[in-house]
Amino acid sequence: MYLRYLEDLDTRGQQTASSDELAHLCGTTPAQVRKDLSFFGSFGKRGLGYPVHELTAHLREILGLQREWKVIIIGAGKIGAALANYRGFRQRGFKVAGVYDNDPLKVGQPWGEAIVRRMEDIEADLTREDAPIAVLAIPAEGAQQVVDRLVAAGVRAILNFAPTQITVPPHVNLKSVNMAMELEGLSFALTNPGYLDEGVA
Amino acid sequence: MYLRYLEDLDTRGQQTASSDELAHLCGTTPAQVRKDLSFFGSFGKRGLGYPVHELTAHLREILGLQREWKVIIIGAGKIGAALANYRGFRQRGFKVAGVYDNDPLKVGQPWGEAIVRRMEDIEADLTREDAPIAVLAIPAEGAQQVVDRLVAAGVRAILNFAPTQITVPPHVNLKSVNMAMELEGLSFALTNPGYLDEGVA
DNA sequence: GAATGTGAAGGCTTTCACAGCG
DNA sequence: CGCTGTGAAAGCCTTCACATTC
Repeated sequence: MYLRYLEDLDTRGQQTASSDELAHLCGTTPAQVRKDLSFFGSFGKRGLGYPVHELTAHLREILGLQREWKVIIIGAGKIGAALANYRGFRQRGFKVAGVYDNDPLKVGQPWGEAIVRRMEDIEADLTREDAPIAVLAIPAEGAQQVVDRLVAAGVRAILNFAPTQITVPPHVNLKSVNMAMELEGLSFALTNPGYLDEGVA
Repeated sequence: MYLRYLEDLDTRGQQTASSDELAHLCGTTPAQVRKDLSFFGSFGKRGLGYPVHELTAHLREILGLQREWKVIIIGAGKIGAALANYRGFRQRGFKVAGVYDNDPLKVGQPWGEAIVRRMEDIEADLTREDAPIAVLAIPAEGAQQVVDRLVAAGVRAILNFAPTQITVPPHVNLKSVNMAMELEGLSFALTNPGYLDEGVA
């Protein structure tokens, strides 16, 4: 999050930014900003603030964004397309190395710069050119099964959009995004005003 | 999350579920399950577990899912389409009441059961038929401006997919999902093994 | 004077452990 | 006997406040 706003400031040519300024941009508190950044080092100058350009570079390195990450997308549907369309995706070094689908109608079709491939090809493709990150954009049914295959094939990180609980071994990183659950959270907040903090977020 | 798995169990005809079982399904701990549920009441029976069907109904009520929620989607792109396509979306009582876009090429085109409308129509449409939930699926530029208009028009909850920080007044509920940031989190985890817990999630 | 870096305090969440009930 | 509900303990994260540095 800090990186996003620091990049903006850097583009605009701003030299330094205080924890106060960053906090306002990110919707946090100055103390939080300082604690967060201090976890990785002492980047600021007392009396001045943080050097924007330098800190940007530091954060990019910490996040591992200097290199290019190859990403395979499982499920040639709308979610995968949304990700691939998103400028920031490629801009930040994520490159779609392949798209896979079970639907024979979709297999072979062009999809951005790639061509949709058969689900069965995953294993073979991954031995040839390994893609450590996979985006799972398929229905809940069978998602775990696909994940098991991905893990066996050497995938080390998975971004899951399937609305179901996924289990992976300890060496694999998993993040899940569940859009329906987000909406249900809003339904709850609207139904029970006062239970939750409202406001800036 | 509990609701999702309880519904599954209910469909399969299971009568009761222990906190142990729910914890395994959801990837939590039994104590967590009990604390969470106890916040809303005493739904379980000691020695037996929780009555699946009854608890399902309770949770639906707590979440405010008995009624139908009208949702407007801002931005007739891939993300909105992915949401509208998703079965669970409608199944859980969320109904797309309108889709809006700035692009003249998209305005007037059919979009699911709706027709894409002009962004300028939002205010007029909302006075006629108010939609308390809005999904923001547009680029970061101008997102805050659109949000301000939505809020002024009476929208009370916003699900934001624009990759930028949004501010709303205290009476409006906001949730943000940032796909690029999720991937960057995976990049971090792959780059710095050991900083984060890995494994089941 | 201005703003960071950081121990200490405070607050929140999770886990423990067990009494109590079916 | 099995499993919930829940105070108490432990752990984690945020906020405070101030010495420190530029």
